[in-house]
Amino acid sequence: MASTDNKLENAISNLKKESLRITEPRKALLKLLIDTHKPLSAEELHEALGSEQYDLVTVYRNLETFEKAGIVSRIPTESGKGLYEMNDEQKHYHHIICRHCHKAEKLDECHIHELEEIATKLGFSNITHVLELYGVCQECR
Amino acid sequence: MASTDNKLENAISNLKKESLRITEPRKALLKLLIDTHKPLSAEELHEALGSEQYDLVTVYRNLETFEKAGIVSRIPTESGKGLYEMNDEQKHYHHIICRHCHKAEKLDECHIHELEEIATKLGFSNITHVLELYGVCQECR
DNA sequence: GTCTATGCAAAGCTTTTGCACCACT
DNA sequence: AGTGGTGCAAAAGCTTTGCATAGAC
Repeated sequence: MASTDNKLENAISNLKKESLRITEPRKALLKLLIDTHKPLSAEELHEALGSEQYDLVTVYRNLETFEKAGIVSRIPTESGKGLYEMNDEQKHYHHIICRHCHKAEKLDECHIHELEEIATKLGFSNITHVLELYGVCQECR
Repeated sequence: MASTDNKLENAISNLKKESLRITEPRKALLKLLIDTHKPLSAEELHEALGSEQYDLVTVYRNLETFEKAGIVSRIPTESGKGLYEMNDEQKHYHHIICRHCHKAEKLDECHIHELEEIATKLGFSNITHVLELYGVCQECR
């Protein structure tokens, strides 16, 4: 299992590959994303960084940048608010996410492939899917 | 297969069951939802009703009312915007939705049950799920 | 007549954009 | 030095709320 530092180095080298600059806010945000083991909103990330440290806009812009670079993914929620988390290499999975605290567990199985095939036969291309379960975790009940 | 009128009567009797009033905007919105065979945003529904006819706020409020009454469901999309469509009785399904025109096809298979069981074992309750596929339909390509 | 639904205006919340300045490379 | 990132301010987009009036029952 890769340490926090390894993951950070890895993410940083991804940025370099795309000629993106390594700045203080980016390092701080990546480190936070790596250390936090649940999806967080831009606002939550901003707060966790110490709200006055960096601008919320910078957090949004960097999350977008990271997403395009394949470093993080954005999870759209029931409410429309986005949650962000580090991408776990190639692995494809989904979550069960607590509506209250955003605690999340990963769910390995994904049987969406068959559905994607059906969608392809229906004439759709560029297919992606959103699959997330929502519930209330034990602590929040 | 139930006719438009039957479906409308059915929806109206659902409203009555909940002591909700049968108003012009509600009838028009229900009729539109029944006749339109793809999920639409509040804004799109408002426009389709003739933007000046009823207020957009009324559309929002009634969609929320209908959702609580189990008459329509709200589909959260990748972008966070919500789409609405009539509930198809007890049947559970998902969609493949065109990112551009919102054309949608229903997908019958749903293997989420296993995932919900896993989530339950993880201590989550009140579990719901969001599963939608997104793509670009033939016409929009 | 009562109480709910509507319209209008305004605010709320998340996210995006413009622009001047700063700093990574 | 040059390009790309940041902060601040402002706007944009979708949705919700407050309040007085109109309308369903």
